[in-house]
Amino acid sequence: MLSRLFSEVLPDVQRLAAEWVEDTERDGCKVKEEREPCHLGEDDLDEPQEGSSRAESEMAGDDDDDDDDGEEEEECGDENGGDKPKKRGPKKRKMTAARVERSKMRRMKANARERTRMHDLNSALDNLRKVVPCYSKTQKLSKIETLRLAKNYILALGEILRNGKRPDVVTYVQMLCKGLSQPTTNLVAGCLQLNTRNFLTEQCADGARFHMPNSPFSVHPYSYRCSRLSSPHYQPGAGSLNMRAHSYSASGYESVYMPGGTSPDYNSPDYEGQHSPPVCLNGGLSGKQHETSDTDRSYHYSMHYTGLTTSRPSHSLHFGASGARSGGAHSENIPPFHDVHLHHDRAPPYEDLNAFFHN
DNA sequence: TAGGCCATCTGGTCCT
DNA sequence: AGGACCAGATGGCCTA
Repeated sequence: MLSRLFSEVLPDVQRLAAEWVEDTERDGCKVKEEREPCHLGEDDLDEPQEGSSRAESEMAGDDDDDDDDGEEEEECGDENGGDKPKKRGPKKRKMTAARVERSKMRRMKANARERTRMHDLNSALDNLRKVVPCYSKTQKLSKIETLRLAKNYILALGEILRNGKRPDVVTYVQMLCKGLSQPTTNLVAGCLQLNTRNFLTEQCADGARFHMPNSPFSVHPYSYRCSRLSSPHYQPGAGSLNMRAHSYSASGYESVYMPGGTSPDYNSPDYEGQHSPPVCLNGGLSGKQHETSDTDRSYHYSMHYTGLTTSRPSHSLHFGASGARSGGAHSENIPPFHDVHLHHDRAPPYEDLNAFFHN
């Protein structure tokens, strides 16, 4: 079983990884090319930020110049008499105008390089955001949260491969959310269609770090607003993870990114979900990113449960008989996830994970 | 207003 | 010598 899993999954994983690396490198180069001409404007050169004032004053003591003027003077080291020991090290030289100019130029070049380096780093982080669960262009994870989530994601996938069986959703979310902030935990849990309250209850049962009494989650699972994860479209009352439509049926449910109420065209060239490896199932992270309107944005983390069979069988999730809920659409007023109770004997809603084991 | 996050500048250190 | 990398400092922006 395990060997079969590896033989079937690993090539795909390797291919995805190779593609991703390729994309990353290409994107990085592209970003570089686009940025190069403008990343150090004349204004930047002539008017360094206030932060550089400190350096300017320090630069007066710059002694690494191979100046040709040969001016070497002791810097007021001995003028205090004998009460201070002589300074060791290279003697400071007077800063001529030419030296100052050259020093400034060096510093500006270094600053430009550093800016470029940080921009590249940020581009790489953006690429990383696209491949971890819960990607959104409008509600970006912070850098540190992106790294933490990526680490947990890798560990979780490794665990899955090692065990050769899929974990229950609670375990999976716990793995993903280890060490994450509460807002990010909310986000990930929401992405995985997990009832956060349920999740946190289990965590507490496990002696985890969350405290249920008076926890904001127990009342408003998604009421916490993070400055970076929030947006003008965030609606605490309705939940940031707007459940635009809920319906359950014995046949299962599915997660559908549905701007305008339609399913995504996964075969469309515009579909950007290919950046994300499996397991990401919310529309925002694996579905097409529509950001042309407020309405569209509100769907980034929306879920759609329906008993209808999707045109993409691999994206449909099937409850066992024990997980069947009688049908009937829920109104939009229902708080998010309050009616979703995932238990260990139910199939976790990360359909791509299922795909691993349904081959 | 405090706190979180970020971009940028900067000097030091290491490497090629 | 010059570039890459790093960490500290600083100020801006945003949100609770």
